[in-house]
Amino acid sequence: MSNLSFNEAKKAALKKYFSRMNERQQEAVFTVNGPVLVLAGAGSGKTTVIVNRIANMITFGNAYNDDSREGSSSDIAFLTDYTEGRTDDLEQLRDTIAVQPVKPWNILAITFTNKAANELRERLTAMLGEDGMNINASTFHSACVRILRREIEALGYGSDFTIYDSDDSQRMIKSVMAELDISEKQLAPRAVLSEISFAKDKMLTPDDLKTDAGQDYRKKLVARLYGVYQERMKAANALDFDDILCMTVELFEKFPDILEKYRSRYKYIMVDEYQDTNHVQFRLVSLLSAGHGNICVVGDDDQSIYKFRGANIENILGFEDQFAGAKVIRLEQNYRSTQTILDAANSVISHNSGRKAKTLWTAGEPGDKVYWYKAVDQDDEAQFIADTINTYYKEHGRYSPNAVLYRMNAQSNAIERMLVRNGIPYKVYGGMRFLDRAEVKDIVSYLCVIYNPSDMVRFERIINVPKRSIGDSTIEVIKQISSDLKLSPLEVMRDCESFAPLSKKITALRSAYNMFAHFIEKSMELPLDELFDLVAEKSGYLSYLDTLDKGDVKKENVMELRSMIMTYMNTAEEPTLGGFLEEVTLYTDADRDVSTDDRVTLMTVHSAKGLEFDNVFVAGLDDGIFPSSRSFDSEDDMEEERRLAYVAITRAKKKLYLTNASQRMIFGQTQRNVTSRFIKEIGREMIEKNDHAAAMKSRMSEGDNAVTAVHSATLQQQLARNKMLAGSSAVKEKATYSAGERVAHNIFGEGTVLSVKAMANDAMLEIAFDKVGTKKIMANFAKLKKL
DNA sequence: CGAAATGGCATTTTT
DNA sequence: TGCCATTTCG
Repeated sequence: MSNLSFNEAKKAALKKYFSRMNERQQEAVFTVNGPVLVLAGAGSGKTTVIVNRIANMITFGNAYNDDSREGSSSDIAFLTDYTEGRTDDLEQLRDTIAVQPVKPWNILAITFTNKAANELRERLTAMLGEDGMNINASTFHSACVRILRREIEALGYGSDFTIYDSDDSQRMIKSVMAELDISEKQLAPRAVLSEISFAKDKMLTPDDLKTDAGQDYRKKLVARLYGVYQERMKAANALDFDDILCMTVELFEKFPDILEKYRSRYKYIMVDEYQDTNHVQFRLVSLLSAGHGNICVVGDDDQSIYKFRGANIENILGFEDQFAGAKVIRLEQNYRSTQTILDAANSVISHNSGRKAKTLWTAGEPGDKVYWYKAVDQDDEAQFIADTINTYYKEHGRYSPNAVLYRMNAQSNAIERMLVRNGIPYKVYGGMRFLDRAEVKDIVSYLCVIYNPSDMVRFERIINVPKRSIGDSTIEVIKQISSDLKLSPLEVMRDCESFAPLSKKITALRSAYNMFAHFIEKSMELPLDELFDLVAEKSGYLSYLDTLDKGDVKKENVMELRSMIMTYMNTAEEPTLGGFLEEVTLYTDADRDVSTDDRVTLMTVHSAKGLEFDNVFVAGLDDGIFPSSRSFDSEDDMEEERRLAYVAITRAKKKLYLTNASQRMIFGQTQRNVTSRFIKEIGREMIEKNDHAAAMKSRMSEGDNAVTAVHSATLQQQLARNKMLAGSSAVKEKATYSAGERVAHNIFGEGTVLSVKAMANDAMLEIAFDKVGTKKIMANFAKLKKL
């Protein structure tokens, strides 16, 4: 009797402790043991659930569901006091109810991106302090690298292996193709890489691929390339991104004792964004959790949008079959958007068949209707977006709550230009990443060769940058000797006198070798930043940059890399060259973008996943653009496009604008598209439509009178603006600008003109503003003043 | 060997 | 249309 009330009091106290969560979320938090699938709809507080679930495991263990513990009547009294808010003694609460609390280091929480991992780590530390820091929250790749650094020697690789990114892998496959005399026209390197990647995901060896190929010439060729590629990778002691995952799986499958070690270490596994996992990742997670079965995956099948890079939606759809006895918890309450936006999202996604049905709802307001603007062309579309943002800015004084999302990066151009014309500050996300810049990769490559002289791809990249009279033919010879005699390229250079084909290049090779030998020697004693300076200077790279266009910008990037080294030295427990290089190859700079200034955000729908904005414009909703025409002949691909639309819609908190254009210029060609089926899949009652294309048409045929009031207002604006623009360029003498000139912009402030590019009736200026960085601006439309 | 010119080609992106 | 990669020329 008293035990029954103890259990009830215990549950009530726990619910009180986690009272900021709703019922469903609490259920996910309290389900500690066994397989759990949390289907977390967009904006349903997914990360909060993960963090609180871990907090619950560490603090209370399985207290909520495990009734083995007994309590005295004073315990019950305490719990009642706690539940009713008369005490908040957490210490005592824990002592009274905890059942086998989990040790932080027994938890492995896996995410996809470093950004997500960092965020998780931060929130865990904020909530749990010291314990939070002891939880292994990392990405699939970094978790696997950590394991491989300890264990990979079992597979015959050195533990100080190098990691090749996609660019490096591409160079490697190209070099292999050249070696085997296979023309890149016959077989695209990209295609070969993608097939190798596919094979690795399925854990197929080159031999497996060869067997599968049968008499298919092309497939046999790919299998052969795969084999040589893998050999060269091993010789360079390098792993590509796929290797990191599948070699970990291979290790676990071949060496049960190693697997056992990690199984008993990671007794509780959590995986975020489970809908994005591929086959190897599934296998990894299955292996690790097979013993104890404590696996909790969180995801949303409706937001699976990465099939093209290997994500297998079947992993989440089939979770209950693969993990017997799995508990499924649906989080459908949304804390982000208005009900109308959610209705629109539900309405679109309901047209998909392969899904775990979910219906998002909110306790909040119904909100405004979804606004649909049907534009004449991409400029009209962009104009509408700019106008609407300007109106918003006049009312609220801020740009940053606005985001423009599109299907392809190519769409951003028209929008950018219009925003510039209207003096609206913006930031485009997803361009060239910092670590992908040539000058940064070059310096990193120097460091890679110093760290691992067998690193052929990086060696090839920089041995003649700056020019050292070591050209392609010489490099070919070095590669040949290096692979025949199993020597590193540096060793070949050292012994160049003994190789006849190199006899003409002895001076050049010797001096390059001495340079690297010096670097390698110094790398043993110098701290990283000094090594960096030595390499940048003595390699001649910095002075080489001086000779280049935009050399100062590139130098800045190199210095930025240097500051990354400094940061690394200050944060790493034990800074090493290898450690830094790993960070550089494995960690992106997604969280470097902490621009807090007030700008409109422009990005693809893919990159918007996980983000939210008050006002969202989804541009280019034409059949053929979004959904992409490439998805027309496959129902599966179309469903993925629809999920993408669902992601786009659910980014909006307050207002959702959908736009399409009846005529659109893309890739230099004008195409006519019908309205996206996704707009049609939203019930008409949720939409406020503004058919500007039709209005323009009827104006042309019937004159201004026929246009309704709403339309005419927009039209008047448009006409007025057109007049103004026409007037300004006709009347005002066209100012000409030249590089180096100082100018002032009424929004961006003062700056220096970097370049001038003539364009139809106008000029595109690239201006380095003192405060806001470099921008591209149309000379006639920007309100520029010469200084 | 290095600089200019041509031609092909172009969802989506993380590690 | 605009970028890049490779070719082609000096």
